[in-house]
Order: sequence, then C-alpha cells, then structure tokens
Amino acid sequence: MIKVKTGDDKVHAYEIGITAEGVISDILGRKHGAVAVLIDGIERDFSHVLKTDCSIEPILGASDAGLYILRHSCAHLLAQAVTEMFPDAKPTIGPPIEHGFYYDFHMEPISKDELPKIEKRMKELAKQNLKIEREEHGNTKLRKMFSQNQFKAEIMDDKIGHDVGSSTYRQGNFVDLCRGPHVSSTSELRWFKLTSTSQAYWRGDAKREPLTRIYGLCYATKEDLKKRKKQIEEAAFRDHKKIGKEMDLYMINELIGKGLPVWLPNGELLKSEIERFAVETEKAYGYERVTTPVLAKQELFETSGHLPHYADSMYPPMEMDDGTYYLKAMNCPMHHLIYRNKKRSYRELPLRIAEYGTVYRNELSGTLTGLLRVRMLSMNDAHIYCTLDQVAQEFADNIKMIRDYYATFGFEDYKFRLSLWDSENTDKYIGLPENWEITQNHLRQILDDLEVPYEEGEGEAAFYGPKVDVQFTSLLGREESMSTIQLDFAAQECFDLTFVDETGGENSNLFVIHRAPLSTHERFIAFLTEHWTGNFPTWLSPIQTQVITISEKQNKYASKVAETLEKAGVRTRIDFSDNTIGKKIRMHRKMRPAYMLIIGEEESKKKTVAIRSRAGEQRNDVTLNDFVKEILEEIKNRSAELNIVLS
RNA sequence: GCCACCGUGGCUUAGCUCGGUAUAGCGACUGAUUCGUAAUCAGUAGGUCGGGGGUUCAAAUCCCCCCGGUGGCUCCA
Repeated sequence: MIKVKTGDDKVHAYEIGITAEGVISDILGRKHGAVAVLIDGIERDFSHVLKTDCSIEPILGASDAGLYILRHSCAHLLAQAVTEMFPDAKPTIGPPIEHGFYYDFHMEPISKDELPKIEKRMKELAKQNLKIEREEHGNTKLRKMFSQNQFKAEIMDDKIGHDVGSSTYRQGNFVDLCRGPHVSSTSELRWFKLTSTSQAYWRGDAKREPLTRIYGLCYATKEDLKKRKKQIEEAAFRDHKKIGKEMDLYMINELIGKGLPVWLPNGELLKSEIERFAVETEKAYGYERVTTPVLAKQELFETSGHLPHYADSMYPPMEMDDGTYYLKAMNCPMHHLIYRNKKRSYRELPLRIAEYGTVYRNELSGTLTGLLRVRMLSMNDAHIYCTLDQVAQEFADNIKMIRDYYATFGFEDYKFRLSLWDSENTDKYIGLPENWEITQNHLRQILDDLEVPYEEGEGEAAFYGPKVDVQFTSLLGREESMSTIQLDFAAQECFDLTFVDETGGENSNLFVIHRAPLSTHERFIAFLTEHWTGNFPTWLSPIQTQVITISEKQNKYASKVAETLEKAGVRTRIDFSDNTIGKKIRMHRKMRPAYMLIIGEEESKKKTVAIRSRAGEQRNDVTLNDFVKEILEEIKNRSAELNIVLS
C-alpha cells in the first residue's frame, strides 16, 4: 500500500500500481473537468502509475496549466489529421500558445480553404474517443521510429542527445515525440477551431526549411471559445483600415509608397483636433513649441549616438555636395541643439521643448500595415531639460497628463510599465551600469511615491535610459505601447549640455526626459478608431452634425439650420438629395456623424430640429438655439459621451 | 527583408479548377416621386480584370517577373 495525499490534505491509502486516474475518480467521483494531474508538483498524465507515497491534485482544464495541456493535445490532434490527409507532411513542432496552438509541418503550402476540411477530420478523430497513450522508449528505438523525419531527429539531438530515451504519445495511428503530459483521450478535445495558415521557418531561421504553420484556437469550454471567436469578429468589424476607408480618413497609394499614409480631409480634422488639444494642454504645463528640419547631417546622428544603434531603422543616407544627410528618425538631437543654442541658467530649468514633428523610420516593408505600422510618423514630441531633483515632478506631471488624456479619449484599459535595461546584455545600451542602477531606482521610487500601479519590463528600456511606458490592450487583447516617458542620462554627455547653477559655475548635472503621451498620430488614431468603432466623441467627429430633410420642401429651412451651425463652429453637412428619409439615414450612418438633425414640415414650421443619435434614439422639438448651445458645450468640454439626445 | 495567401468599375463581389475579352448589388449620374426614421421606381454611364512579359488562333483564367494588400517570421518534442 502507498499513502497518497490529496488536495484537501487528506491522506488515502491505495494499492501500489494504481493510476492517477484511479485516485482522482476515487476522490472526486469522476474527473470533473481535470485534464491531467500534478504529482509531487510535476505534471503527469492520468494514466501515470503510482508506485510510492506522493501527493496528487487534479489540473483543471480551465486553469492556465490545464489550458496549456489542452492546447498542446489539440496540436497533436491537428498533426494527426494533417498527416492522415497529407501523407507527405512531416510534423515538426506544435506548441500551445496564447488562445490556442499551432503546428508547423514540412509540406506543400496549403490554402485557407483546406482548414475546414482539416478541422472536420479533427472533430471526427475526437469523436472516435482515441486513447492518448504515453510510451517510453530507448534512444535507439526512438531514432528508428522517427527516422523518416529529420526535424524530429534534430529535436532529439538537441533535447535528449544520443544516450537517453524519452517518451512518445500515441493516438490511433499517429505517434509524436513528446514529453507530455496530454489529456487521456481525443474526446476531451472539443472546443477548438482552426483559424489561419501561415508560413514559418524551421527554427525561425529564414535560411532553413520553410514550413507551413496552421493556427488554431482552443479553450476549455464552449463559452470561452465563443467569446474569443466573437472578439475576433468584433475586431474585424472595428478594424481601422475598414472604418478609415468608410469614413474617408486616410488613403495609401502605391505610387506614393507603402507605409506612407495620406490624411484625407476627415482624417486631417481628427488629427488637428488632437493636436489642438495637445497644444492647449501642454501650454498649461509650460511647454514651448518649435519646428525643426526633417533632415540633418550624419554628424548630428553620430553625436547623438543614434546612428550606431538605429542605423537599420533610419532611411539610407543622402549624399549631398556638402556632406551626407539623413532623414530624421527622431527629434531629440535637434532639440538638444536648441538647448545648446545659448547659455542656459538654472532659472530656465526645467526647459520644455515641444514639437509636432514628422519623423521617418525605415520599417521592414513586410511589417507595414494600415496606420499601425508606418514609415512616416507624426509625433507629439517633447524634451524636458532638468536636474535630477526635478525629474520626479516632471514625471508626475506627465503621468497626470497621460491619465487626463486617456480619460478624455475614453481609454480605460491601460497600464504603466517601468521599462528597465537588460543587465545580462548591456551591449545594447550606452552609459555606465551605475547610472542605470541610479536612474532605474529613481524612476521606481517616483512611481511608488505616486502610488501608480505598474509592472516592470526587463530589457524594454531605450538605449539611453530607462522609461515609463503605457501599455494599451488592443481589441484582440494584444499589448501595445502607446505613451512613453523616458529618462535620458546620456544626452548630457553626447551634446555637452550644461547650465549655470546658483553658484555661477557650469553644471553638467543635466537630465533629459523624452516624452510622447499620444504615441504617434498614426498609431493613436488607429486605436482611437477601433476603440470607438469610428463613432468618435463629438469634439473629434469629422462630421458633427448631418442635416437631413424629409422632403425638398424643407431645403430652405434646413440650409438655414446648417448655416447657423457652421457659423457657430459646428462641422455640419447637409443632404439635399430627394431620397427617402430612411435611405438618407442609412447612407449617412457610414460616415458616423455625432448627430443627425432631421428636418420635416413640423420642424420647419416650429423652427426646431429633431436630433437623432447614432444609436437611433431621438429627441424632438428642440429649438435650434438650444441644440447649438448644447452641442457647443459638448464640444468645448471634449465630452467622451454623447449626451444631447438623452438629456 | 523573407515566406504563404490574395488583387476583377468608387465599394462589396461572380467568373479562374476544365482559356473563347466579364456578373450582380451598393454608390454616382439622369428622370419620375416630395416621401417622418436602417433598401421608392425607371434608365444611363463606369472595367486595357494590379502592372509587364510569355504560352496560345484566343488569357481575368495557364506560366514567369514586378508592384500592392493581408497574415506570419527564435518562444520546451
């Protein structure tokens, strides 16, 4: 007999040789959503045979560890289906990933249309309730079993060498080299869906064999899978590329070049409203605005240290008759020169230099997509020149600024990250280790003092110093950097930035803070569009009111309404077409005006308007004056919610 | 950059497997209608099928090259 300790801290006695499943079903009655077990802290299959005293607890499918196992088993099921349907396909690796799994096969590429067929086969195999069995083999046997698959051989070379054996998992005719654990039967795999195919390389190395990758989702429950499918659908529905086209926000033309978006009038309105907001806000915080050239001499970027670190992401150099020039990938070097343009006194600090600059970065052509990854970035950039003891206040101000901005734009799902250097890999950075320690601790202290919740990101720092980033969760749950506040202790030395201190002496104890609270316009507007599904707050809406008449008889009054609104500063459009009212509403919805004003005989007579919200709610008999007053108030307040109809 | 998939009027799209110069809807325009809340009727125009080359009597369709779009590109079998 052996003693087995279970999760409830009870000790049970069993015959030697009982399986984990035997114990779990004895305690719980049945498996209760468990996919595997934890024996003395090690993940095991249900079929694991117990020979000595141990502790055991079930791993639930819904837990992180359980999902991992489910997804991993799902990858095997995929491989089983694929190798059956495409006998030449050689399985390579198939790990679980966030939301699901993938499996890479060495095979002819397949199109997305094959996925439903493969998925169908997977479902059939799952239904067959095939037992998933672990087998242990010696090295020679293993080598023989996978002699047809050079990828598995390579994995064995790496992972187990030529002496020791390892395990395989068998389900039906399919066997895969794997250390497990796995669920005990294919029938436990139910809530999965194949989503896409793509191409990858063996070992992620472009010089090695190209592989066909198949991605799938997998969850423990039907609801979770459904939720994720819906999330993906929703994201496609809100896609800024789709909405940007519908609303005429921007265009990309192949003659201009990819990654170089053109702002159309509606997008430009959005952009300029954001800029106006930033200019107003930053004026209140003591920023001064400048404009610097889009290109500069090579020596400038050498001085700043950017060229050695950033050469790949800068555009190739331009040879001119008086030297080599580069398009700027950042504004800081020029701002440093503005600082150095004259002797600075401690009384001027902190000196805050801001610019709506456009910087150019040479992103790999294959990574460019919509507004999210572009080669021309419009930035609400600024650099703050200050002493170390002023750093805390500047960070506090910027964190407050970011929080205020986000509240106004309606963003709620974001968090702060303290981005530190990678102390194992210091080649990527400039400056002395002790400077990194000092500044990193300083930032940590600032965040702690401000009681800002944050997480730390090792290796996420800029090459010149640590930073505080704001991580935003996209519709698909992906984390993206939005805002950033960076502490730079290296610029002082590179550019010899100093000030005259209280004693009249030259002081080099100067720090630079780089900050971009609104990311880049391109990225920001992409997120903003997806966040609001194009239904922007009134102050941002390219079209704030769309005037619609019931019939041509009201054209005259409607023109007056539109004119009054325009004069008051409300962006207004009017539709004089002789379409029916229903059709007009349907057509204008695409452009997502904040409000539609419906004008018929009633309104014409009473000199009122009927206000229709985006949701279709309506408020009738509003005098034009009242509406103008209310919408101006909403615009002025930069209200994130549209309240006029419900008020 | 590399790889896979895709590219048909302003937009969405049929046709491509098995070659015979193209389908429909929306939108635009014209006319009728003057209408009360997500499709009023009729008509007209609009496409060298992303670009170039090749095969062929004949190419949207097959082949090659280029351009563009989309997805993906170290993460324990």
